[in-house]
Amino acid sequence: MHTLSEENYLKAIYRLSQEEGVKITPTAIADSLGNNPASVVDMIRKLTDKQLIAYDKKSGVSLTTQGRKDAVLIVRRHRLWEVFLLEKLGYHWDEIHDIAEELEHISDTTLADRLEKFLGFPEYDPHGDPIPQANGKMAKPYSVSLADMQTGTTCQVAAVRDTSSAFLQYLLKLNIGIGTKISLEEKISYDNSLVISINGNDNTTVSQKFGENILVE
Amino acid sequence: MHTLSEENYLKAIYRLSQEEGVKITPTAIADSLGNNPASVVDMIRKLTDKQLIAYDKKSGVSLTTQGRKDAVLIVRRHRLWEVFLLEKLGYHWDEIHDIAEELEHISDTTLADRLEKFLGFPEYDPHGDPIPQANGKMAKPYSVSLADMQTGTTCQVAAVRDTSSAFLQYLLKLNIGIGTKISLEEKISYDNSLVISINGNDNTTVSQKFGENILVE
DNA sequence: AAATAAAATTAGACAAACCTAATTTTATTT
DNA sequence: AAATAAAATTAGGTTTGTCTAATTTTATTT
Ligand SMILES: [Mn+2]
Ligand SMILES: [Mn+2]
Ligand SMILES: [Mn+2]
Ligand SMILES: [Mn+2]
Repeated sequence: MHTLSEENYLKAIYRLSQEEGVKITPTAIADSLGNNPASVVDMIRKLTDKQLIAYDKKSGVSLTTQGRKDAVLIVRRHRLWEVFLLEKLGYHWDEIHDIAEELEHISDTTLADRLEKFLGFPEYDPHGDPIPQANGKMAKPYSVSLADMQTGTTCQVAAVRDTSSAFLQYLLKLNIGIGTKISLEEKISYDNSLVISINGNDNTTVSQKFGENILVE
Repeated sequence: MHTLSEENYLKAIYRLSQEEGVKITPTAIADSLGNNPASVVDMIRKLTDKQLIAYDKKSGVSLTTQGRKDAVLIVRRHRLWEVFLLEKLGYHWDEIHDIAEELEHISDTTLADRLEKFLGFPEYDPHGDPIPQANGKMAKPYSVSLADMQTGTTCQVAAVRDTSSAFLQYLLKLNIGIGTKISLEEKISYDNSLVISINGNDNTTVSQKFGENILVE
């Protein structure tokens, strides 16, 4: 169907399209993939020819109906494989992303559907991201971050925005995972650091960046 | 570690090296991969530089210790994934080879070991080929074919030599799978066709080629 | 041993996906 | 509005892995 690179571009463009009010420019795509903008311009041409994206200098890059469909399927495969790796093979949540990054490109037509059934039709992946269904629909992604909460309230971790190993390993160390209860005790007004209590234990202080990368419900 | 192409060449060379008394020439490799001999000569140079193979005009291509090790790991992954696809995802045995052909290249260090454990340390893949263990050792491959049997004897299907969909689907139609009991009723001396009884049912006639591609015990 | 056929190799080309460096276009300051 | 900065694009290259066509080497016939 598509090459590995085409698929990675489609996925990157899809991800950027999920961020509200962001114009998808060659530089944005280049940053997101770690490529040179000149290379991105080449691929924009190729994907435009294949009618998977449209490029308008004013509004930037957008996915066509077909392009979005293909991108969502790749995301679906990625997240299903992540569930498999964590639940069936016993990996930790900081180890699965890179492997799923390869597995997502296996292109057999019924594989995702069979895997989904085998896994019991999970709605969310191990990072709390919703898994697109075969029809393209998916649960609403979580959007309220720990940093958005009011002091004195308690919430549950629903998802992580940053899926880098560095962040996920830090969370493992702090004993924070999906479902963990966090109480926001205090916001330090100087730098917006957050004083939190994890599962009712002693207080810990975390940075604003940290708080923005944890999504809660 | 290696590129997709390098891995496919290593695997092809390994497979040829399993066939007794066959000199591994550029044309043999080209035939086995569906490539042009000129391309093979390029890759022989590359793999020789990487010290994965040795090429001697007299004796042909051979794997170095490292090359064999790498090839066996790819075969290990291929066969483990085939077991997964059949046993966990419900594919039939004629559908799994091509998917495993892609999955075998996923290169995470612990993936094969975890998969093996998850599958309960299977010794043979769904086609009856032995699965190399983590230490490189594996059960002896089956080698006696149905065509080698004496008239009047009964045996059990242990493996198939040909894993093409055409052959496997024919076997599905005849209700022959691993473990099926076959009695050899008669050998037609004219063309070596075989008259067999499958699981004690009415006689069926199959070709010599057919009989040579079924391994029994 | 010549002649012929087959296999191996070299030479040169091409597509994919990247790059750097130079240039052009667009946006932001002053 | 100029000047400056940033972004986008073009031009030209590189690597990988493939190909075809031509040539050389090796093997098989006669
Ligand atoms: Mn990917
Ligand atoms: Mn994820
Ligand atoms: Mn392969
Ligand atoms: Mn097999």
